[in-house]
Amino acid sequence: MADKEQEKSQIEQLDEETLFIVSQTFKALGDPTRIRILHLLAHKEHSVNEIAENLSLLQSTVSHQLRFLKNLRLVKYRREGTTLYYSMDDEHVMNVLEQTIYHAQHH
Amino acid sequence: MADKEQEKSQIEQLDEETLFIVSQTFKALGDPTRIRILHLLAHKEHSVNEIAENLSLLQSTVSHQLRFLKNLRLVKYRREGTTLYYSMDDEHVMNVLEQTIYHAQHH
DNA sequence: TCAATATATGAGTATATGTTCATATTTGTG
DNA sequence: CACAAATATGAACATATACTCATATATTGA
Repeated sequence: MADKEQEKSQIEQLDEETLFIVSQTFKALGDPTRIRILHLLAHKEHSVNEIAENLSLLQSTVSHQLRFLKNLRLVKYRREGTTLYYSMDDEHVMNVLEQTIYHAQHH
Repeated sequence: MADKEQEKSQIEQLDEETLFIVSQTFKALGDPTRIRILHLLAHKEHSVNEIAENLSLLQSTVSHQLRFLKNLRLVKYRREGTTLYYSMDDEHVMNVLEQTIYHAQHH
């Protein structure tokens, strides 16, 4: 049937937008530095300097990666004086990440 | 306490191997071509040529990407004459992918 | 307003990645 | 064994990515 054909093609064929969103999301999780940052933020918020010190990264590196993650709305921040506290902003993605970390650690 | 410190650091700090596995896995899912291939294989096995035709890709491109996915054990194949039928080989990763596609499509 | 602190940004560089083209390899068949 | 069909492979190229350095911006307090 025509309906069945159409339904099937909607399931199998991915539209450009979906493809873009999904690939961008996984690209964000595909870099060790960003994984470490997100994993750190999984527990609680941290300032940029805290993240840099905790992970032994340059402040600039952290800031660049946070901008990347912020553009994808995976993190957000709140200001306190000159300090910006970053925290996670996408529960689904964080679940996927933590789930995959767990999976990798348990062989 | 020392135990608590150690426990905490084990949770927060990711060892090199875990970091490598997780980032490799997400890198695999971070490319539109590989997403399309895996999504096609989510339903049923396909030969290399079938994949190429179905997705309008060069045979060489598909073959290169399948090698990539095979190295990470995300796909496997069975032979039938000169034809190789590829199928998925990692349920966890396929779940993560399909789940994220669904999430992206439902805005 | 000046100095100090925290963070952001842009340019430059080195490396990684994905695709294409040409060709090699493998398997089955007459 | 020669040929065809299916797939794999390597080199070359263009682009994307991540990091570093230097510097800019923003906020606070004296």
